[in-house]
Amino acid sequence: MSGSPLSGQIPYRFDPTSTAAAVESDFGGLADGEESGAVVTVAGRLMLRRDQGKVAFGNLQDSTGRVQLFALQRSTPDFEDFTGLHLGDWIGVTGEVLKTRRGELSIRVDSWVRLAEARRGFPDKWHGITDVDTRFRQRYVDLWVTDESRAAFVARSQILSTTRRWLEERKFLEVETPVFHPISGGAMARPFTTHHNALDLELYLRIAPELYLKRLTVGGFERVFEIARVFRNEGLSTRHNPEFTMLELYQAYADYTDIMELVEQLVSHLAMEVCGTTTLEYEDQELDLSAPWRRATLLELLAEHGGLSVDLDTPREELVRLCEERDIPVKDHYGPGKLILELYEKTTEPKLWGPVFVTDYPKEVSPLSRDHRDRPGWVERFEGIVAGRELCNAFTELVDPDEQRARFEAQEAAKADGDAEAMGVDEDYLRALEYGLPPTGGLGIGMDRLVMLLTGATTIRDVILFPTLRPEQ
RNA sequence: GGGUCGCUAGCUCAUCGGGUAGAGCAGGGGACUUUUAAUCCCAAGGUGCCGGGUUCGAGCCCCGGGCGACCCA
Repeated sequence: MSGSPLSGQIPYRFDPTSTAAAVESDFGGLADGEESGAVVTVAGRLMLRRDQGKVAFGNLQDSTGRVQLFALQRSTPDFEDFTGLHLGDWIGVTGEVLKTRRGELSIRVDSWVRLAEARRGFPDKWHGITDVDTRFRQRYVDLWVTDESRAAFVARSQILSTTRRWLEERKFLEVETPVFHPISGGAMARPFTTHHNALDLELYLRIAPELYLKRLTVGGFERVFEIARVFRNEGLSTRHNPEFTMLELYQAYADYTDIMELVEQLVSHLAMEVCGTTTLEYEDQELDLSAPWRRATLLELLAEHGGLSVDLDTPREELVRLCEERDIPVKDHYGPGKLILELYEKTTEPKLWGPVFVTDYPKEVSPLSRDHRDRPGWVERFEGIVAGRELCNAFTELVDPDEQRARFEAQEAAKADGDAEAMGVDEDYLRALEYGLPPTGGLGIGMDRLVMLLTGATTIRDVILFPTLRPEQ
């Protein structure tokens, strides 16, 4: 590292021996003014500098944190070039670790090299970026300037890897299924469409991996999961991004009560790993994620929070009247199940904080769930509501091919009635069921919302590195 | 889709009863041997989101559009 670092070539490689965090943990105990005798090499961005004539201080930031640099004219090579560095420049520094008289742990700059030039100025060193739109568009700047932003993405990575490990320990196999679907299915959502030229084929981007994963259960993979990027052609909001990440898993021989246990254990485990506790604060409200979570049926909750005692045998005119009183738009093809779900979503769901498993949904609105073992007209399905948001959706899977065909046909009819979110008939999936799907429990968790929960983020854009935005200009 | 607010220097923000824009930081020059958003001095930096209108004169008032934030449906 000789010559003039500013005019010299940028090196092709560099070998740091330590990091800001390691320096702090290894040498934090030095006394004020004490020199450690130990030499380290670190690399990162120069984020602050305080020139002081014949000495200069700088703050170097790397992926682990910040450490102060201490340069002296008499011992730092190319001292004038060092004080000419721009804020944001990447540099590599080698020197002895010491603590200044004022007690700041520092690396004395005994040699240094510039690793990259920041031609564009960094945002105000005190205020950072305040325009959230700029934060999303220039995430590469945001990650340096906004500590919470970097922390959220580190947490996201930790949540995904911990989830994988936890599932693998329970003998789940991670698989990858197609993103291109010839038939859109597995959820109720409007898909994106695309076209394959060689096959001259219209394809849909998946809205859920569900139907492929259950084919694998038919194929003998008894426990499978996929962390799937899915695509839904819907609006943007603080809780919605057109592409997002869903964990889906299927467990043979299990029913939805097994899945409830799995969810409460997985989520409380993740909270312990990421937050160190299962008692969180979210939006100034307390949230206790420790298992077990409350379980209550949709109808019980509708009575409790909505003050409505209705059921599938309530006369349709009565349900329609209750909807209209609450400004819920009613369509002609809505049956009692759909009307009850609408009433629940309008009157009850907003009042739930959770965690709570809302169990047993109307068959009419659940085309892939198995009939409830005791309650005709209902299915064995639940949603997990946590911090007032729908976190997951799960059911005892429908295994009967004839019943599945009837449900698909009802969906097809709804689609013909103008329901753009309805599914189509998937003949190959029916064929798979005809080969035999064992009793199976399935689950989908919105991983972005889970990350929001565990990082305290209030908008999904804070947990997606490059959220969908309108193009600039 | 509706409402409210915002858009001024690279970044963060000012200004005014309509009279042609100002500061901090960054960037440039200089001073300073232990700073912590270091400090001090000097110089430079602007198509005030875009397009119309009113006016002798518009960043400011009016109309239309764009982009964003928040709230509501």
